[in-house]
Amino acid sequence: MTKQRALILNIIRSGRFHYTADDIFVRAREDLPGISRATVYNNLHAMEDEKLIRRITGEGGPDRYDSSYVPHGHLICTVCHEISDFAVPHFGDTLSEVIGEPVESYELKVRRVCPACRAAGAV
Amino acid sequence: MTKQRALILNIIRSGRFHYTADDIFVRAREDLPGISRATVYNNLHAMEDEKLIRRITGEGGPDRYDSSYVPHGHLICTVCHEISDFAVPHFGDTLSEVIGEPVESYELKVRRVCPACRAAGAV
DNA sequence: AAAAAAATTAGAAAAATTCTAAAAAAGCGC
DNA sequence: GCGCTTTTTTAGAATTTTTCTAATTTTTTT
Repeated sequence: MTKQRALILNIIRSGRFHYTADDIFVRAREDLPGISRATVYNNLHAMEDEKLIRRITGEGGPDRYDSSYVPHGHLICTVCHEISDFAVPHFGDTLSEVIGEPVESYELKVRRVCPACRAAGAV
Repeated sequence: MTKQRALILNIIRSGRFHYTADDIFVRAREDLPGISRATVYNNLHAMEDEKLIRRITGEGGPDRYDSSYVPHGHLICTVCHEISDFAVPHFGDTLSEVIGEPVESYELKVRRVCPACRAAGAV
């Protein structure tokens, strides 16, 4: 594990948010000023392949990364666009049954207005 | 409804596939050689807002468009990347119950190896 | 038919990601 | 630790996808 990869993984795991590759690049440069964008992308892809992290394909925006590969759903606020997690236990098994084939992975994105935005009267 | 929009909608509805904006642009030029890329994007966005079509945010690749706004899941082959549909009746209601909030829409993408690729011995 | 509004066009621009070739770092057998 | 091989990183160009802009065309309204 190179120091670049360790740093990238640490950034993803330390925050409560789902960062974009650029967020991670900017943040990583604080610790390793010479780090290159390509390194960030290389490592994100490699760690995604190793199932260390999970990519969340955005809503028009750039992809974001999740510190957990454990399958779960993402709640996306249609007002402020914040992404949060929610658990869907055994959903993978249910899916395999429904489609009748082994499932490699799944992504479940649910759009709704988050409690904060609703409280703020956005809807 | 302009002739450009009618053509774009027709392309999306006529095929069995989920096309990218560029696929649609190339195909539309066969009938309307002067059509512009911007027109394709404008109309796709407008029709998405009107809930005439649905955008499928890709797997690294460009967005694709679905002729139906009715909620359903997408099966994505991890080998050939083809996208097909599958029904998940009442899933929206189930989701609302699980998260305890009204759901605007959802997107469920399931990755697995499609029957054709599996038969071809890709796995 | 004239005026106003909306949609389209061409191409520039922006945003996100990938590619490339050279340099640096890491791992390995001794 | 030393040389050799492999892997990773770097910098920046290139590519891909999407958005923006200003001028023109088309459509709608009056």
